[in-house]
Amino acid sequence: VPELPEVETIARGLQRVLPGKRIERVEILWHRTVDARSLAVASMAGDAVRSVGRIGKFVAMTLASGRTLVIHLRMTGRLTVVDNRVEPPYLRFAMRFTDGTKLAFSDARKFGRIRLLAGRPEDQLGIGIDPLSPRLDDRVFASLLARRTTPIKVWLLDQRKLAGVGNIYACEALYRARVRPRTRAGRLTKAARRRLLRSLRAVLQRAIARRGSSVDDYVDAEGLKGGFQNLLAVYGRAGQPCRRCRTPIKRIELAQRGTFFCPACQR
DNA sequence: ATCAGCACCTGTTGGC
DNA sequence: TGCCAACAGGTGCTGA
Repeated sequence: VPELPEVETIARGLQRVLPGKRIERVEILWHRTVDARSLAVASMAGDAVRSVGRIGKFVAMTLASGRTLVIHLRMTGRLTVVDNRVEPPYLRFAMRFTDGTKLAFSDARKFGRIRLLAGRPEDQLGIGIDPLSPRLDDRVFASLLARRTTPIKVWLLDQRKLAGVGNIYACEALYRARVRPRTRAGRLTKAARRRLLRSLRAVLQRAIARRGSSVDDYVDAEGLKGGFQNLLAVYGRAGQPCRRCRTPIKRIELAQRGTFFCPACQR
């Protein structure tokens, strides 16, 4: 159930153990887990892992051949490195290595997708700029928001605009910036827009430092829970007092997603 | 452009 | 205790 900080944590964990491993073969346990647009994943046999990183909410594994395997965990996807003989629950896809280990993709709800790409994945995934990218300055942020009439909370979740923000961190960033989730994206004042960009980065960076949020059962590539769930100010706290002013946190629905905010602090 | 509604799936939780 | 509906951190599609 990962957003940017959780995917970053998983990718870093995999980067520590996977580079150099040679792929023996892959196993598909749930057919639809492999995206219909993917190159044949069986062709990865004999290839090797060069590096692992993150693109938006995708884990991106670059292979020695130059191809990239991108993995989206959606709601319940998990990536772990285990002994070949281990079969984790809800296993949908596995990549066996010649050293006796395998990368296991488990996914209870079967929403997750993997896709093997040739060429630059950034050009093929259809996603926007990374919120942590230095290229995203206030000027660029302003131009992306200009004239948009969508509520800012909904806008933040649109991966074609920003890549990586999900429901938790959208709520948290808006709280920190003291901006109402329903505010039209193009109508933020200059000051509010500045605060939002800074808040977004601060929240994401702090969450990465804590290895993500385990609201329910998220674990990283090493099976460890994150620690940021204890620092959430509004997400999942409906009815509980605002940490700043004690006003009860409100829950509304925007674009069919639970949205949490403090009606007093966020104007 | 944008939104609601639904589809994809299964597990957990809260109310009765 | 048991059943059922509501809900879940995501995204993509359709039709309005």
